[in-house]
Amino acid sequence: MRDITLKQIAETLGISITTVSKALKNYPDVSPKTRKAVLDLAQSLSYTPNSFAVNLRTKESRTIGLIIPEVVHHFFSNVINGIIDEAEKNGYLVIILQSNESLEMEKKQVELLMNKRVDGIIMSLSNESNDDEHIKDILRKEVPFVMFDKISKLIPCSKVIINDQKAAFNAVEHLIQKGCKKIAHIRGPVNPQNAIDRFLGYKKALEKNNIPFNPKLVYTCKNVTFEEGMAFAKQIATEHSDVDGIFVITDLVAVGVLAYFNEVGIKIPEQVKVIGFSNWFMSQVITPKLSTVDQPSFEMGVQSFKLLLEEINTKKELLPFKPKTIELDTDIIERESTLKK
Amino acid sequence: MRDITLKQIAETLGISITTVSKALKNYPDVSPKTRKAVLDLAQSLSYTPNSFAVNLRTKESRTIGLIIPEVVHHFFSNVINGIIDEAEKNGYLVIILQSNESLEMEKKQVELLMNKRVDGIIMSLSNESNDDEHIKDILRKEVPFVMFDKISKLIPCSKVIINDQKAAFNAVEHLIQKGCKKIAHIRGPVNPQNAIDRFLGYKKALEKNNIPFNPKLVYTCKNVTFEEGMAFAKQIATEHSDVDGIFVITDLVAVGVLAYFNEVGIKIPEQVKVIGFSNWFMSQVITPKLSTVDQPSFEMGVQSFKLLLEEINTKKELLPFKPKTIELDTDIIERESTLKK
DNA sequence: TTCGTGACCGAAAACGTTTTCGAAAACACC
DNA sequence: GGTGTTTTCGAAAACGTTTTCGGTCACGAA
Repeated sequence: MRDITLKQIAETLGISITTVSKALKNYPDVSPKTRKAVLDLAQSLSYTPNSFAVNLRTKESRTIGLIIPEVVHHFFSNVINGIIDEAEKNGYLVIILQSNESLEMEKKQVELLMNKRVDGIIMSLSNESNDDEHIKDILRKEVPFVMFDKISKLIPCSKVIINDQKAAFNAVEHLIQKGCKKIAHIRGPVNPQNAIDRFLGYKKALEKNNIPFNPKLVYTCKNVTFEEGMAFAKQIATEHSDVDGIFVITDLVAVGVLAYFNEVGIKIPEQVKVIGFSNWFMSQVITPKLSTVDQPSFEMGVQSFKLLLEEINTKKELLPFKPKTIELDTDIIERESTLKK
Repeated sequence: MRDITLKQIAETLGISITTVSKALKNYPDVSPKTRKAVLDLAQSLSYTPNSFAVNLRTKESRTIGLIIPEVVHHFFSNVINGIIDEAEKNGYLVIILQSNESLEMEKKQVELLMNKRVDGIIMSLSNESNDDEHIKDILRKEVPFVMFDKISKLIPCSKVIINDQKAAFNAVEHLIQKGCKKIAHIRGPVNPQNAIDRFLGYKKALEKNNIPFNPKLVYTCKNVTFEEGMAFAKQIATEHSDVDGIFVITDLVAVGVLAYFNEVGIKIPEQVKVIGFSNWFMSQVITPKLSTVDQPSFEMGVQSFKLLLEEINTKKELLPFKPKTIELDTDIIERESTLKK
C-alpha cells in the first residue's frame, strides 16, 4: 500500500541506500551483480522515485508555468499545444494560468508560479499591462523567463514574436495584387502594439503602391467583436461604397464584415475583397472562405519553450545568459474572399 | 541572492526554527512579541516557504493533473477554463496533458502524472480507449480521480456528464415543434457512447411523436469533419429532397451542411431546418446562425474539480470515499437555422 | 611480505519544512 | 514555600533523495 522507497529496496537487498541510488542512476562504482539485483527488484516493485524528495534535493521540479490572457482562444490554445508538446519531449510539464486580460490577475499568477518555484515562466502580456514591477521581479529572482506575442520591449528577456507590420504589409499588398484600388482598414484598439504595427503595415503598403492614404478609411475597434465587424461593414458600404478591399485586424471581426455583406447582397470577392488576420478556425468554414494571415501559433509555442529551456540549462551551468528574440514568418492564406474576379 | 529560509530568520532573531515555523503558521504556543518579530522580519525579507520542502513533508503538492484528447477544441478549452478557475479558487494549480486521441499517449500521460505525484487527476477518455489497465492503476494507487464527458461506465470513480440521449431527444423535438415532418440524422462514429446515445435520443423523439423511423435517413460520420457535413448534405438533397429537418452530431459538421445548402441555394430554415450540437463558437457567427445544443462546458470543469477536491479531502481524513456522478443539464439554443417560417 | 591500485560499497550530510513531545519558565493559588 | 497550571520555547525526528568522501577488500607486482 505504501510507496516504495530506496530504503525498502536497500533493506530487502541488505545493502545501503547509497548503493541502491547509484545502481538506479548508473553510477560506475557499483558491481554488475548488485546493479542487476537492484534493477530487478525496483522493476518488480515498480519503484518510482519520490519526486518531492528529488525536487528538494535537486532544486528543480521539471515544471514550467505558462500565463496567457485566456485559454478559450484559437490562437492561444494553439500556442499552448506547441508548448506542451515541446515541453513533454524534454521531460517538462506545464502549469497553465490565465490573466483574463487583467493586470491584477497577471500579478497574482506570477506570484503563484514563483512561490511554486517552477523552473521557468512563459507569458503573453494582458492588454492591461502597463506596470512592469511583477515582471521585473521575475528577472530579479533570475527565474528563466520568455515572452511571446504580446511582449514588452522594455524587458530584457527572450522573446518570440511575429513581425506584425510586415505581415500587415503583405496582406494589403495581396489585396492590391488582386486588383483593389481603394482599401479600408478596420484596426484594433489604440494601445496594443500589434494593432499599431498592423496599421503601420497597412499604411506602408499603400504608400509603396502609390495609393493615397485616407484616414477616413480607417475604422477603430473598441472590443474587437463580430458585431463591430458588422457595424463597420455597414458604415463602409454607406460612407464609401466604392471601397473594393478591406484589411481587418482579426478574423472574428472580418467574419462580421462578411456576414453583413452577405446579408445585404454585396458580393465577395466580386465587389469587395476581404482579408483577415490570425487564421481562426472558423475562417475556413465560413462562406465565402476567408483569406487571412496565418500566425504560426503552434510553432510560436515550440520556439518559446526552446528558448526557455536554453535559459534554464545555461543558468544551471552558471554560465552567463544572453536573451534572444525570434521573429517568426507569417503566411498569406489565400481563400475565396480575395479571389480575383 | 539566495532564498530566504526559516533557518535564516531564526538565526537573525536568535530563536529556533521551530518557533519561526509556528509563528508563521499561527500556532497558539508562541508569544505575541516573538510572533510579531517573526512576521515582521519574514515580511521584510519577503519570505516564502520552499514548496519543495513543504511537498515532501506534507506529501501533497496542491497540484492536479488534467488529461484531455486535445487542447485546441472549443469544448475542451472551455472545460480547462472551468477547471483552472475553480482550482485556483481553492489554491490548486493544474498541469495539462493531451492524449491526442491515442490510447498509448493516454497511458503515458497517466504514468507521468502519477510519477509527479499530483494530488489528483481529471480526465476525459480518448476515442481509442478500450483498455482500462492504466485507469485501474490510478484507482489501485488510490489517487483521487474523476472523469468527465467521455467516461467509462466500468470504472468506479466520480463522473461529470451530460445526458446525451435526453439532449438529442430535446433537439429533435425542437425540430418537430418547428414543424419538421421528415428528419434526418447525421450521426457520429459507431463506437463512442455519446454518438450512440444521441442517435438513440433521435430515435426516441421520432417514436414519441409518431414519426416513422427510417434508417436510410441516418448518415454516419467517420471523422466528424466539415467536409463530411457538406458531402452528407449533398447526399440528403439528392436522395431525400423532402427532408425538412436535420439533427447533426456536432456543430462543425452542421456548418458543413449549411455551407452546402448555401452554395446550392437551398434556403435555411425555410426549406430545411438544421440543429447542431455543442454550441461551438462559430455557430453564432455563421449565416444563418446555427441553432444548437449547449453543453455547459465551463460548468463541467468546475464540477469536475469540485468532485476531485471532495475526494482529495475525504481521503486526507482517511474517511471512506464514495464516488458520485453529476449529470448536467443541456440547453437548446434557438437561432436562425430553425426559425419557424 | 609489503605496497599500490582498482573495484566496490556505505556513512553521513544536505535540501527546508512540519510536528511531536518534553522541558523550562512564569505565574497563581493555597 | 510548596504545588499545580499555564505559557512559551526548542530539540529532534521525519519526509526520501543525491552526492561527497572515505574506507575496505582483493589482487597483482615488487
